Amino acid sequence: MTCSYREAGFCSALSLPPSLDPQADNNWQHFKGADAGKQILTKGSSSDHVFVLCAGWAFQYIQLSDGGRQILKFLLPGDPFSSISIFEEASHFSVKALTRVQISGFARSEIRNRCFAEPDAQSPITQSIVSDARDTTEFLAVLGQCPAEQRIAYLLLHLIRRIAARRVSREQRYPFPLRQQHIADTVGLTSVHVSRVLSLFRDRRIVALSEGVLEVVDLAELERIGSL
Amino acid sequence: MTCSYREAGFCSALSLPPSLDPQADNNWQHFKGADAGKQILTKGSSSDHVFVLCAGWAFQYIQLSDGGRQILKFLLPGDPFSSISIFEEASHFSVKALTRVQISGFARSEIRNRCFAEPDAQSPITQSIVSDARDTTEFLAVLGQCPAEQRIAYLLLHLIRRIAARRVSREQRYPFPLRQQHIADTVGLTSVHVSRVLSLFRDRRIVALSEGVLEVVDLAELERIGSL
DNA sequence: CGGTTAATTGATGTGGGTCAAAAGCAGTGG
DNA sequence: CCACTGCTTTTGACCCACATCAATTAACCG
Repeated sequence: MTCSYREAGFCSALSLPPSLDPQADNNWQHFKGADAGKQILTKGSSSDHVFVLCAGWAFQYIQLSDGGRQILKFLLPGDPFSSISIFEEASHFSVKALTRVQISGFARSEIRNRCFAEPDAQSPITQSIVSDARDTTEFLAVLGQCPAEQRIAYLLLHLIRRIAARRVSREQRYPFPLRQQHIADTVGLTSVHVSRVLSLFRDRRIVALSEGVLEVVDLAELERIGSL
Repeated sequence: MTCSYREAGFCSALSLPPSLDPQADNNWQHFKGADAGKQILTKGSSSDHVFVLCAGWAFQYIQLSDGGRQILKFLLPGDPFSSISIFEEASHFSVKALTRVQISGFARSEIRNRCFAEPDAQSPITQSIVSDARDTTEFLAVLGQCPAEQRIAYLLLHLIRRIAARRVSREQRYPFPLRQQHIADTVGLTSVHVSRVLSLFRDRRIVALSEGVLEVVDLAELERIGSL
């Protein structure tokens, strides 16, 4: 079993073993797999463990009472479910698997000890908290102020950069397991309208999205559309 | 000079003197005032100080290149400009005064020492970071998924609760220095539409907003409209 | 008193939602 | 190999929540 991304992630930053072997379970570290579409974490549930995605894609979301849902963030291999989960027992969002995933869990107390052995402002956890906050507030501005094309372009750029940070892309082609419904629930549109905008992008030779692959044809134009 | 709110805020939580006396300036702590409408902090600017609002109202925002702006959060007396500013030198948003304000600044190094003398997960800063993250993600869901009435009701409820936590309200009347344009820039609508919705709320005897005072007539109904 | 800024109101326009049908595209199993 | 099923995407027709534009009123203020 391999975990092609783990070098770049949260585990290596903390010198934690990636724990991809189910036999490696012990009292402060354990391991789990889950199929695509399965809910992995439920909003409000408490755990004394902090989770890290080791393989596959997942997403944080909030379920609304009227049936809608807001996707908050997509998790890539190496990402902790949430950087602030180090501080809070109860999660303030749910998590669902987008593809088949592998998850590691670490006892929160253990992680906290490793993090705060020497309180360094430049620690990977601190960095992660800061960049999460930046991303979230910036995305707030996108949802509050930008029209459909810009929202979608922004999301694509954001994901492209995160994927590219982990894996070298060949010819601007990126693995992209999202359905249009996921894009819609992220940027606050309907899947019907997402389909229309993506068709436009394809016609205008900006990006082409199909079969789980995102192909960027005109990056400059995408950036022109998707920047704040 | 009085600072009626300060007992509830960030300073007292850290046992910091509120520094309301301009003469009290020294090398790790200083003090400033600013008039309503004045920009207090600029996105991207760096400082080795952490700022706390001592009196008055202010707001965090992001300025868009197309002229729009997204208001991220309203700051009430006792609020730090941002809880994560403890970790980052450069601010990722701007801050503007809504009323005449009083601001204290503390050397970041000093604050950090006091915070992490004993790394306690229940420290006020930790709490503040966690609740900020919760608020922001919840508001993301509101912007992404909710129609105008719900957005505005949600914002009003959110502010009411925060005001009430600091000051006892008389007959459901709250100080409320926002212009309709501020509401609009927060919830992603135009001020014209905000005016229409507020008129509806007034007609339906839910809330009445005028002359800097927010009067809640039917809290139950407001909560029915403004909850997720 | 004119000048400025904020709120209101009306008329009209439009971006994106809703509804529904069709088409593509796996699997799956006969 | 082909029908059958379920899921996703596409497309078209129509609708509506909210934006835009513009005029009016109100409040404030030097």
